[in-house]
Amino acid sequence: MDVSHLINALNPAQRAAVTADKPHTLVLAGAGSGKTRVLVHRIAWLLLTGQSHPHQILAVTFTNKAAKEMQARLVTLLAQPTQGLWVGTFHGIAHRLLRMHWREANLPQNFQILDNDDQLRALKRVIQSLQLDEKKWTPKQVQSFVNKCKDQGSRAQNLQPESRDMWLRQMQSIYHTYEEYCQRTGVIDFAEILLKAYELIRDNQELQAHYQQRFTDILVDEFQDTNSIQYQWLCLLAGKHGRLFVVGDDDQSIYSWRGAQIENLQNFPRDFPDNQVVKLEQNYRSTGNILAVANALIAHNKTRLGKELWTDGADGEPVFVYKAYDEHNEARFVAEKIQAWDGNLQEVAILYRTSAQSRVFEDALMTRQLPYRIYGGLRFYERAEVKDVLAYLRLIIHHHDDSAFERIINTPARGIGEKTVESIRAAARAKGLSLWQASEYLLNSQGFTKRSGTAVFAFQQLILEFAEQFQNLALHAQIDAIIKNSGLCEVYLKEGKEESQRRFENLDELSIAAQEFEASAKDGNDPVTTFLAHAALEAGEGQSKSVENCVQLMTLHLAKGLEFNQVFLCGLEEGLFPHENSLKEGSLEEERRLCYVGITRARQSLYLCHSESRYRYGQRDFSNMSRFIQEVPAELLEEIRLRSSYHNAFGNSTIPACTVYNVGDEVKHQVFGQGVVLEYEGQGDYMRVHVLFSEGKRWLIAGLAGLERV
DNA sequence: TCACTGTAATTTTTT
DNA sequence: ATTACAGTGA
Repeated sequence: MDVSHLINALNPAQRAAVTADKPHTLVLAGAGSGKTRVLVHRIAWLLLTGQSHPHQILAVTFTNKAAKEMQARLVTLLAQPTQGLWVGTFHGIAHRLLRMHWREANLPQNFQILDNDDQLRALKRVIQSLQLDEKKWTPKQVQSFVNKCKDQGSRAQNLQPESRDMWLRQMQSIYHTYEEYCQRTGVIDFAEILLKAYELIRDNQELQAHYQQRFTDILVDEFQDTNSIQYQWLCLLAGKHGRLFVVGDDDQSIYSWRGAQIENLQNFPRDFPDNQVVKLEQNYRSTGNILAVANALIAHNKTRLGKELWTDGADGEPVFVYKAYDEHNEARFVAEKIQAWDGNLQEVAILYRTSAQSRVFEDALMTRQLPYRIYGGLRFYERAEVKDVLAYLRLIIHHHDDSAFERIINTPARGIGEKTVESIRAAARAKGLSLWQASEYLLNSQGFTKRSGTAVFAFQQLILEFAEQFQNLALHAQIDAIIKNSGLCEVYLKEGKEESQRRFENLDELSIAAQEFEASAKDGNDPVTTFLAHAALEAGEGQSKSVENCVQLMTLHLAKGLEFNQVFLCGLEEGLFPHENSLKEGSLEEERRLCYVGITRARQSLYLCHSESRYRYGQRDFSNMSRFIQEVPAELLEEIRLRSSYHNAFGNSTIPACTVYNVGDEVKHQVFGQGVVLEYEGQGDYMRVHVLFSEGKRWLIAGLAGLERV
């Protein structure tokens, strides 16, 4: 078949990647170099040249968004639906395998997924059941331990602590008890999805042979983000004869803190001998000036495979650096630039290192009536009220789901206090029962006080009635019934707070989401289970209604994969970015990559902002310009200077700058009164002066804060 | 069960 | 400064 139309649209490097004929291909795809395009064209090429059938191809991504985009672009390119072709996230594909082969994976058919929050609660219970001190064995710490183990493929029984290593031995025992808890109550957490799917293929020879034979081509996006278990799972699925086509960028690896191993990419050529490496360095996104800055910065990293972006396009406007004197000034500068921006607001992004920085930008944009949207925060299916309703659904279909039981036994409050719940837990522990069974047992053996017995009985009746009533009810009708009859809705209506109103609306939205889910549901799987899995694996968007055409605010991590015409990279200060914690942990190179990611988001216009001071932890903090700005040759940057006099925080008086203050100088401040200079830093416009006033010491910025020499 | 109080921590986040 | 959370007392 003639595939020239497919190939001709590509540049030489892209073409080499798409038509690579070695069994294993590594595509080093720089930012904005057409990585998704290459993946999609590769699949199309495999199909159109007859090398593969759709059902022989597996394409894996990290996020649902990336998976959806790939799927959509594939359909467009092929001009037909892609039946039998598997495109999905690691978790999505692994979950699919586990649902198909639940028996072989030793899972109950209706197993449920624990999200991070559920997992944390479960671990907390486990720690308590082992009678451990929660201060010493904090659930958070245990959670990260367990997930790290699972990411590396270790079960509790595989750990081999030295006999003296009490810490590890204790962790092992918690991990082990948690494994039993999950097994007993039929739930799996996110890391477990991957681990179980890996073990399934590893230990079941029949399935292994089947899938190795089936998937002749495996394609992986964002390969630099794979962790150990994902890597092993890929190797296993590919087997001896499967072709691996992986795309990634070592310079954009920013998730090592959640287990990503950049080494997987760096070692690929060594691990898969018969391979081909293709570099995509031509950038179709940014101006020459922006790329020059990006290249100069990332060149400071030692451990990289090496790559330099270039463009056919124009140099564009210079990359600007703005020095603010505090975070409000930084925000004001950004907001004013955005006001003057001639274009769509959704093409403008404000990027920062920590979410706490967003507040000030919000204020500045709001006062100027510029619409904005902040990304991040709680997503729809993670909201407490939504999870409460889902927990009802879970408990109704599977009474032994202790996580769900704990969550709703007293939600809404029905007079079952901590003491009663603890007695149920104790009975469950003693008899090896689920909380549901333990409640029944205590009811039968008069184990409750009269009052709590009545309450627990009523709760069980409620769940049983739901179960009865739901036999032939559609999913959304079940959800409506839970909202109405569980008492959840009344509580919110009664409270009458603004918060409760929002929660109430979210429950309404849940019902609508369920209806939509049913309408688009495929195959004959149980809709309730499928919906619950959907809720866990695709937590949805943060905000229900997206405002049209608004400025985009997000952390640098969230910005990966996106692009904007105008980008403000803010808070470029030592200690904030690079973050002080990363300096301690020795992950400076990853911080630099994060900065590189931020820079390469910009198409036309890029501002690097930093502030001389900002409030951090309730204190005004002074810090130096980030080394990331200093690492870029000055000739690539253009500094935007403040006028030498301007309005200050205390009014509209114009203050002369460039006064020099010395230790011991008597000074006067328009608010704090008379004082003496204790020490100072810097010179000229931005001199920081530490002054002793009668009411205490204060750091001020000379010339800006209403300070005068007496 | 709720309200108050003291203490400690406070990067990044998908599935 | 802000917040979250455990502990205490009514």
